[in-house]
Amino acid sequence: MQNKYDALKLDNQICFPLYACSKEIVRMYKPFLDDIDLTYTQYITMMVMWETEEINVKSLGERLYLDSGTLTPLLKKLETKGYVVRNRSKTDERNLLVTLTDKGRELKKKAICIPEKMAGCVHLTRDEAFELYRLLHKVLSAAEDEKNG
Amino acid sequence: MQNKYDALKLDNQICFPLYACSKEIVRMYKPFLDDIDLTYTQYITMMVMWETEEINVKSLGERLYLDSGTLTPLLKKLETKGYVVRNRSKTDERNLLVTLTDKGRELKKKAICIPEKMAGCVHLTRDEAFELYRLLHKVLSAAEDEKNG
DNA sequence: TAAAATTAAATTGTATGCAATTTGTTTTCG
DNA sequence: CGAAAACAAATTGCATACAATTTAATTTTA
Repeated sequence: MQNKYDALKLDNQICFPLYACSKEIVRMYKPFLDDIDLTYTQYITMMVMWETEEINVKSLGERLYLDSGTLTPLLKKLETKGYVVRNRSKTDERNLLVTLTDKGRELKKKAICIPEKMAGCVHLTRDEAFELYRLLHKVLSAAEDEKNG
Repeated sequence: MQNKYDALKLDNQICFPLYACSKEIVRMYKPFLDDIDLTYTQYITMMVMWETEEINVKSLGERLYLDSGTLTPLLKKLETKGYVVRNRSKTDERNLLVTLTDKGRELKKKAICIPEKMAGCVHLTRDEAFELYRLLHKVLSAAEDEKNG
């Protein structure tokens, strides 16, 4: 680098393209998600629900990197839409169990076309997508380690 | 993939690790940014200001992928902190010029240590960081193209 | 076993982030 | 020229995000 301040240039950061890319990807999803009346955060939440059928808020938060401050209102909205129900666990009332409904399962059929449409928007080769995936997960692992000690 | 719904699994998406990674990186910046009393968004804004000294809101927004709805209150905060001043352009009053102050320039000296500290948190090799950078910019270019037609 | 510690959600407060609309200014063009 | 179109910010409304605190339930431990 030419001088000691070059490190502070936006173009020399790795954080910034990550931040920008994440937002742009979410923006590209929007028209597809509008079709099924979900926001991006609601969509990734439903993806977990489609996989697990039932999960408590804490586990859901660990999966999505979100806390109860974000999830509580979001899950109430998904409940209002009829895609999940929220009930306290019988065995441990501290836990709130989020359960997929039939209507929520139905939504999966409408959502099935979205990953394909999005893949068409991100112009990476198969190898590039895989390498990007690997690198992002490596950074995520480092972040996890740093978080846990 | 085993069945047609596998594409809807969170682990098979490229968008999700991107979204999670972005948030985790911002989280890792927080302690360093707390030291100089900036949020992440304020930090990337100041990075542009340190580079350009003066810029209007529209150009700043194009650089940061943010719109006036986000930038207007943020710039007012940075002005309150004394790091920038906001004035309408004499030649075209539609434009609001954001200008770095001496105090804003001083802040750069305190911020100089941050990129190094962050590099230590993201455990990628030089080559991996470069490849990640390249792939993110490729996705950003695709997003730009899609946006502009 | 009862107080202390831990845990899980919910709540509160602050800061984005963005779509859509409004306001004020400038440019275009009939 | 002067109305219409284009443009730049600001504003409004809604949806995250997350830190910090509170509330309620469970587990630990003295």
